[in-house]
Amino acid sequence: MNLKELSALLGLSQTTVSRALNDYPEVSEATRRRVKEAARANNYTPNTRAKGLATGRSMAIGHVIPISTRHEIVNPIFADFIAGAGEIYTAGNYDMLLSVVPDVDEERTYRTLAARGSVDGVILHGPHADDRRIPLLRELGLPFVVHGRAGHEEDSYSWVDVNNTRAFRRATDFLLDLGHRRIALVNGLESMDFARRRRAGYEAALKARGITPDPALMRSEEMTEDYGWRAARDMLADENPPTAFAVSSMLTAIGVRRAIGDAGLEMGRDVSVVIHDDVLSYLKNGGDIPIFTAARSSVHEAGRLCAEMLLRIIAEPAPATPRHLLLESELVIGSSTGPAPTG
Amino acid sequence: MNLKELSALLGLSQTTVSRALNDYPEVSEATRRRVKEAARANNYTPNTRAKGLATGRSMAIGHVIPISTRHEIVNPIFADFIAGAGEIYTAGNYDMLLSVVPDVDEERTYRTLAARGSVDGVILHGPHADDRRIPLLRELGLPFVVHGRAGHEEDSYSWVDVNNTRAFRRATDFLLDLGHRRIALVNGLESMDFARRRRAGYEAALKARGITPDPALMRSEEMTEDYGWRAARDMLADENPPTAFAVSSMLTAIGVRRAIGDAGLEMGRDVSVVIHDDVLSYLKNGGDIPIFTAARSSVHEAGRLCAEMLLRIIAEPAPATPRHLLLESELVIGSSTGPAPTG
DNA sequence: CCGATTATCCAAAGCGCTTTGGAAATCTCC
DNA sequence: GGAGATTTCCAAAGCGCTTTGGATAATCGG
Repeated sequence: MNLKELSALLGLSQTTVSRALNDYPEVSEATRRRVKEAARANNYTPNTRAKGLATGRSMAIGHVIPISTRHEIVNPIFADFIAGAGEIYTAGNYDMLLSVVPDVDEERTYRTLAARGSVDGVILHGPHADDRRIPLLRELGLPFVVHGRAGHEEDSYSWVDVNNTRAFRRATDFLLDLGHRRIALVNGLESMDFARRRRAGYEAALKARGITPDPALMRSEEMTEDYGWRAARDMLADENPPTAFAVSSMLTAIGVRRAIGDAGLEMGRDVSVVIHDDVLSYLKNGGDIPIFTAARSSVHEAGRLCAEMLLRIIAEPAPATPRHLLLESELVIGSSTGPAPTG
Repeated sequence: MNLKELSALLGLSQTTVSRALNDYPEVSEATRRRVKEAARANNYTPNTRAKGLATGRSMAIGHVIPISTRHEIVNPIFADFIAGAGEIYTAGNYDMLLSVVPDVDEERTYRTLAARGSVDGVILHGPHADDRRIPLLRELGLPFVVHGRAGHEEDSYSWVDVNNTRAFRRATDFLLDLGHRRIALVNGLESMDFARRRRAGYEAALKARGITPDPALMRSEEMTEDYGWRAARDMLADENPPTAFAVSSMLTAIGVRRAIGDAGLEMGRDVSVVIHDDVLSYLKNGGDIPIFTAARSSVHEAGRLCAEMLLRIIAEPAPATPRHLLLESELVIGSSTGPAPTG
């Protein structure tokens, strides 16, 4: 069923039917009701492509998911982020277009997306410290929101980010307050902006207590379980092992916990662990009592907020000033932390 | 830059330019080269919507991701599956359209997808034992491939599935060979087809050795870490605890391991664990030596295969006979299994 | 060198929708 | 009752592409 058929059926012109359906005022209430009723009855929905062609809008938002060619890893937070964003798109009658591309092809993907006009805007994932995609998107004139920030010129584009620096500052402070002095940082890839900020928070906390950060206690890698295990195993085997770990993701922390167990130690008693918890739906941080003491910030919620911000930007008539949203994480105390062992 | 502008620039008609770009034979090689060169130089890419409108195809594949309203969970295998499928779509010049919807709205979503003509086909995720979406899609005339199977009429639609029954039959046999007699099943939701098959394999193995499956040793839930922990904790606290667990996912098994540790036991010595491993990119089963003994089958690969099958079906002129692909998982021996403790 | 192929290109219609610029019908008010 | 305002509807153009049905130019056999 298309517009032509529907209007023939109703004995009205396509114009009137279209206007009735799109709530234009030039049509009487009686006609509008009759048209809408017929549309529902005949299961009529306007063809997306035709509508898009006529309006010049695609009613779709693009997400480009880069596959790291070196690591072949899909970021596990991705599913929950998408779920959050997807809710907003569905509510706003937008589609979500996903492109899974090797990270080296990303630039080309954005160019094609813009040239084809297949999306009205994009969400930028996983910004690097100085991300080339940001100037590219600006050049392409494609509205976008960054999930996270790049190091420079934060004011010149729109973003939604967690206060990573403060989160790790607080987490580290918490460990310091418990008497820990040798605190390890099991960080994400420090080519990523969020990881740099977390390290900055970690180092600031140490320095504020007169402790010089020890490079032997810092790791930076893609945040897998295996990485957490290796990092913790190696550091614990050291002659001067850490008594606490600040870990960038729950998954990595599960590996850290495994290494602690393998070393015959007990988490929360012999070794403390604080983590950043993205509140992934399939990886809840325990039930009533959290397993891990954590700086908690929902990535699902971040997805919603990014999507909302982007749709708002697209709806604006003129390209207005960039929007920013800095989310604060919440520190929850679990059973993975305790006073530093004495002696 | 659009077709009109490009052809004006070249002094050719739109027809010729279009034909040159789409490799029609009615245009000379010299002209074709000239046109393609100009297209590249001017960064011309045909508008998706216009092309779709003219050809009647959308060059997009839909994935409907249901959010369980009861559990609010996104299946963690999803990211890797999508990544696999996405590779194929990108290579075949298809887009991927994602709809994240509450499971109760799924039917409506498929109807709209079909009415709007926004996709040329869909992948059906997580089929239930008797899935209503399959007849719906057939009714809508939308080409589709099921990732998994529904209980009935397997021959009447196309699917890609793992041999779940055999996988759990073998895994359970492996435990039985090690002398285990009280083997627990920590299964996924048994409203899902895959979970039913896994249970069938598990029970068949037990029965073949004259063991009656004990309902007290069987659990069925959404496969989270927390669930694994609760299930194992409860069963281990029983007066007649299991000596081994067959677990439906790695994430759940991580919870099982946690419970084993909490109970003061050691995995692989006191309690054995076999799992189904989907080879998620961010959740590798250890390095050289697998942590868990596992029936392994890559969901990333399954994504690729589903996508390939669907594109092939779409490319077919007439709706041909359904295609099927039954993948066998590989049993890998890790350090989570050992002989049943005696006495 | 001429009619018949063949190679090369083009004008225009059409995909399903929105939207501009009226026209016809109804209403308003003196 | 009729000029003007208002309501209600419509024909047709246009969005950017593909494709049908020619037209024109180049090539060929005899």
